[in-house]
Amino acid sequence: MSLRNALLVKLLDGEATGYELAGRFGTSAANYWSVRPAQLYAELTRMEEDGLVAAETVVQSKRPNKRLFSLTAAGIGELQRYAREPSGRMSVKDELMIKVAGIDVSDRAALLGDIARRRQASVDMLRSYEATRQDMLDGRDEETFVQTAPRIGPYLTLLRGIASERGTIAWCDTAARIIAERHNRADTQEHPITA
Amino acid sequence: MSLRNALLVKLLDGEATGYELAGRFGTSAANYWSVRPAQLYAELTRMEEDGLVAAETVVQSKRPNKRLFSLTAAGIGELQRYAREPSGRMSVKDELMIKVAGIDVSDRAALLGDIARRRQASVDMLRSYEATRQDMLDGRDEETFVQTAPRIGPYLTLLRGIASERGTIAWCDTAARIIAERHNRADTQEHPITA
DNA sequence: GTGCTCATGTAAGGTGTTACATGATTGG
DNA sequence: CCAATCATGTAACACCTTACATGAGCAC
Repeated sequence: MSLRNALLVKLLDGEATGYELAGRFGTSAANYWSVRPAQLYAELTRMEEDGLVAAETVVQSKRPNKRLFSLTAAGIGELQRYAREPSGRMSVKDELMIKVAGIDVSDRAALLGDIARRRQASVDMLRSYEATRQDMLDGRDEETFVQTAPRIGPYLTLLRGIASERGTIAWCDTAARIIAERHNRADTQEHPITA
Repeated sequence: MSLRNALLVKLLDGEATGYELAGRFGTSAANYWSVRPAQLYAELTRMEEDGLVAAETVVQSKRPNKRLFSLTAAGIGELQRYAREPSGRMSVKDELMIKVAGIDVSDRAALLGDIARRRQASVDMLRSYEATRQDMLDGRDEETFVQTAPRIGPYLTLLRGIASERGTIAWCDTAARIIAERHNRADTQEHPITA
């Protein structure tokens, strides 16, 4: 039931519609959890039934009506209970790595393109994370922020995201370099595995 | 159908039983894919039906019989076809980050314990990855290895794993430091959010 | 004699994805 | 005029996890 708790945490940032929550996952939680809207609306309905969130329907004239969700005391209680359980391991699923692991039997050029796209996605994400960080710090240095801000949780996960995107960019560069190094040599000397 | 392809890639390392494949995922692919044995046996059976792998039953007297799986030409073809498709984004799911994002309403000490455990797990994994790297290099420097080894795919994904564990360890240290910094200050000045 | 490794699987349930369905407003 | 944004949901399917089931050998 991690999705539940991920939603509860996102609601600490303030009440939101399902649509807005989906957006919050896309921008600031993408480095540790992901959801599709379809799953999210279903889960929010169940959470309301269980009393973890309160939903208020806001009637709108120019747009479809929306449901604004907010945390209940029971919701915060559930989050606290969850936080006391030991965490499972991080789970990563990355198609690109499957393909790279098999590069010696596959199309090198296609994979280099894939790696370049991944790199660009990380550059964009990093830029966005760093802008968010500046917004949070709001001119203060980190020490001051850490000691005075109302919350540090989102800052800590943001640091994780920043480090992770930097790591991805560095890996993409290294991988592209190594693939090129081997390819140059391979013009004169062939490698056995070609299927 | 990424699991399929992850299994095909693992079979590039040589024929194996389902049990051995589960082990290969645990040790060297944990940083980009994960499987449970139950899922794996089911998928291997389907892959055999689809002709992507060949299964040979090995009768054993002292242990239950085993099924040794190996790649077929169709299996390698599928891997090559898959590698030409553009990759989806990496998906990460990390319970610890959900809890850390909510640290300002939760039990700080419990989370620090969780972070310490995560750090230790990464230290252990890093040690194991670095041993694997030395085995692969086998005394050669990286440049020589890259230009002469029969395969570089597993080396590239291993580098990713090493970078990722180092990143995790560094983040755990930073997070613990920041939490402590805030806590020391919090003895004299309280923060509003305690739910 | 306790627990780990090898070795395979089934059944049930939970989680996550894709496709479908609707439709006005806003910005370029 | 086309695309994106706001806003919600259902149905069907695919995928993954957990619990259960079995059982011998080997190391401490």
